[in-house]
Amino acid sequence: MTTYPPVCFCWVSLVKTKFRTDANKLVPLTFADKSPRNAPQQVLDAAAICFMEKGYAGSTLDDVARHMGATKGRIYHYFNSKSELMHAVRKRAMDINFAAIRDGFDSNLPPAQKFRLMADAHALNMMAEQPYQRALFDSLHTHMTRDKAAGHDAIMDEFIGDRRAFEDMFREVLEQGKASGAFRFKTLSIALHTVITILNSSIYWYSPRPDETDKDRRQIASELVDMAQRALGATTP
Amino acid sequence: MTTYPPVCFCWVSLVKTKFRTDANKLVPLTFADKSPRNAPQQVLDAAAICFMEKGYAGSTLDDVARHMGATKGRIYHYFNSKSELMHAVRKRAMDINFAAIRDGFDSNLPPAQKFRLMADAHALNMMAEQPYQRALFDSLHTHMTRDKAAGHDAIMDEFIGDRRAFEDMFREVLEQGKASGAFRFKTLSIALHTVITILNSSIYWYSPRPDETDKDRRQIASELVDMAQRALGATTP
Amino acid sequence: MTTYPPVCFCWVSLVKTKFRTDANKLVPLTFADKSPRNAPQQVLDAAAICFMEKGYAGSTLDDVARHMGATKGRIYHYFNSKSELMHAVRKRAMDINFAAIRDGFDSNLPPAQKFRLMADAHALNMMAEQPYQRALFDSLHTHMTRDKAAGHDAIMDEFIGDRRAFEDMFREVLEQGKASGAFRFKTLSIALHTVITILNSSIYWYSPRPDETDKDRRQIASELVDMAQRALGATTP
Amino acid sequence: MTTYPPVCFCWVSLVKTKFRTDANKLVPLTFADKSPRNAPQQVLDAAAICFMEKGYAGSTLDDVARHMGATKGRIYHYFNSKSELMHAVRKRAMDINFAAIRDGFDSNLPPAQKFRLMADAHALNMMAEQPYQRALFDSLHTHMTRDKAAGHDAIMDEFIGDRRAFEDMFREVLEQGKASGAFRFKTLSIALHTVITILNSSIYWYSPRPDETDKDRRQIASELVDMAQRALGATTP
DNA sequence: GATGAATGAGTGTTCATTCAT
DNA sequence: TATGAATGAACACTCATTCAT
Repeated sequence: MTTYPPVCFCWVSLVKTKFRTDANKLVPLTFADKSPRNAPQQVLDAAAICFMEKGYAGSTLDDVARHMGATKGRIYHYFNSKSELMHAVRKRAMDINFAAIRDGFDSNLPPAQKFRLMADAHALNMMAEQPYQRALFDSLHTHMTRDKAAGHDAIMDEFIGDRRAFEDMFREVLEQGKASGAFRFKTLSIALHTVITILNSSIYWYSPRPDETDKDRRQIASELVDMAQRALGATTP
Repeated sequence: MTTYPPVCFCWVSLVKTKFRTDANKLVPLTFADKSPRNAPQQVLDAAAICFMEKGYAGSTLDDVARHMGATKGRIYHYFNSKSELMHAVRKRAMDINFAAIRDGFDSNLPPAQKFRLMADAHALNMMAEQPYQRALFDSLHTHMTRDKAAGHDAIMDEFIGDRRAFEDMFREVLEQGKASGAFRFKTLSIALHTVITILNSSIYWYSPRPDETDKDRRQIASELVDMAQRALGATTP
Repeated sequence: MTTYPPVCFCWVSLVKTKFRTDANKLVPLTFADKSPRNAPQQVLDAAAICFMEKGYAGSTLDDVARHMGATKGRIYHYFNSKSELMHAVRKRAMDINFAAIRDGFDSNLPPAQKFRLMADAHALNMMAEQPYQRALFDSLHTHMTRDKAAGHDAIMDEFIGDRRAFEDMFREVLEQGKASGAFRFKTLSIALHTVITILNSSIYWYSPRPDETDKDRRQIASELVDMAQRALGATTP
Repeated sequence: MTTYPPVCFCWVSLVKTKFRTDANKLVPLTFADKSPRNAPQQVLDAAAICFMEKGYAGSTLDDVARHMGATKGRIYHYFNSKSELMHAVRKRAMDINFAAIRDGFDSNLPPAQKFRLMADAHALNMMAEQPYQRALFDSLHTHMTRDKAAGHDAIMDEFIGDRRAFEDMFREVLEQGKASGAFRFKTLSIALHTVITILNSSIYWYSPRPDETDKDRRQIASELVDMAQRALGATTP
């Protein structure tokens, strides 16, 4: 029998992670590479965590700065505004997402196996980069209306285009799988979103633990992929 | 062949609903029952829509008031604070959720059929009450730290307990189904969250259309429930 | 013999007026009409004085608020931003300026007398509305580059157009005067600006005194107009 | 007939000079003498231009640095603070002003001719050193209250004394001219300020042109001096 | 001599909340 | 009941200044 310690029983329960901001006493993030060259990365990491925890609107730049053990000035030295910081977080999340499924997508395997590779990589990625993914997801579903900076819409459009491109990689595999008889779902768009939703789901309940191993994560990912495949009506599980 | 117009191709794309706030010119919500008795309900509806669109922290009480074609005074007449308003929205969403699956849960059907009834009702409910459900979901995953009102934690705890109770209704059915051989999933908690996630998923991509019928929604729900059942490894689809 | 007490001997000396902001202890402006209807006017008056004293960039909205014995909120209740407040001050100054010379300009007198009427009214106006005129003048010669609000340039263009229209009223009289032989200046544009400069000059050295009478101001104005007329080479002084 | 291209028709219009800061793309000042010995002078020149364009409070040290094609470090290498930089600009402007009228004042000519010499030199000086003069003028009429550096008031007092001394040189000539019958003005202080205002006026509307010659400037100056003399009621023009 | 990084005090702006009417 | 005015705390953002290199 397998146990899954890292699963917290929540669709609901507030996620309590080691990242949690406790307004006053806080252990700043620590980085192996503290060189200035790495500074913008540190800012992004801190921002991603804050945005995950409180959302974009609910996060203060002071919160982010406190996460770094620094002051707002450091943030503004690298990013011109809060929204630009958000864009950078979003961009990095997207880049990571593409990179994760690239290899699987480029493989010459039949649709079912190709899907498994991509889905597994994506599911693992969601856990490995939870803060960035939460921030990304949040920003996708929220209008940030106060953001009137010139070019904001253009940036969002480009970003939505990227998103679409990402989905299309899965869409293509699903179509091929249906054509080859490997999958038996009904409506493509619904199946697509359902599958991605399953693979994404851990960002809302996964919580890393001190004693956790890579194997634990792999097992969770594997189980999610199993369910996704079954949901698609995969003929050979 | 069936077509599903209301599905928008997004995990990603910003949801464009008829509710969208357009900062300046805005068609206030209209209610059949404009009696004072109904007033608090109007406030809740407007709040739910705003919270859905911009999140709790991103919404202004002026936004909410504007949605009603009124000013903040009306809100404060019925709710003592912004967070109390959020609590009320949350509570209503929870009440609706319980009511929706009640009948299915109380039926004496075998687990698979019982699940189908509950799941279908829940999936339809997500579409019917999208603003409330989005607001609920959002508040579940976001710390609202600035909310220092006394008793806030107690309220949240009670609310989290409710949430757990809701999940437990599905959990029970899943356990019974596994015991009876109707379902063949691996880890209960993961299967539970995955299934709920599937049923919830439409809140992020569903967008009602002018010419949409109830039948359209029922078909979407049905397809989602199909996938959920398959994901559970249902033996008799 | 006439004495001119209100004249302070400065091109240079910092103007010390009863308006001076003394950061901490300050007598707020008092208004005969304290009705809310008059509130925006009070804000404008306070702003004009602050802008006169410290310039636009050097004035804090807290300064302005302190002048009113209020807080920034009051300002933002009536004006959306600091720059919009400045625009309002500017507009009011311009309106006053036009109103002041209107009657003289519309009269059917010969150029020299018409000029005298207009110039006298303008010179008196400069003293009566010193804060507004200083704020106006300052804003004319300073780029407020940080002001990126949409439409800023359009507003400034309109305003510059108004300014031009104001000058043109004097320009017309000067041209007519030259044609009729009443004036004997050389270059129109230089004469025009010189004359307006003379009439404006008091905004930088005039300082009202407690015991001052209208007659005092009229004498100053009269003397300035005399010099302006002579500068124009008026044939009949 | 003479034309005066460099005159722009403004009491009002925003001055558009070759100096204008265009936030991003900017041609830094160029100096014939780029030796370190000349460095402080470059800083002063850049500062004068910025202060002219945006005022002291509205100018950033980054603006000044950008004008030099350098960073703030260079400024701080030569000046201890922003206000010290302003003082230096002011001082240089004053020194130039004294130097300009010195010869005329020391001459042994009768009052009218002596005035003409001084006035002409001053008027030319205003055009030649427009940025310094604008910065000076601005600082004379603006309280820079945030400037709490110790000794600030002492410095300003000394500076105001200098200003007074400068005015007194003209005052003396005017008095002598009135006594001798060469001038026929009414009140000394008003005449004095009016005349200086006339001579200064070009700093707000003069704008150098590429094809401009020294002769052009001399004509403008001459015309201004003519008007000043007539304003004084000079008996022999 | 000069730079880039970082800071902290301040400044414009927002917004939940109160209150007189 | 509902509104408009007003407040104050908090927040995004700026900028003079310092400092290690």
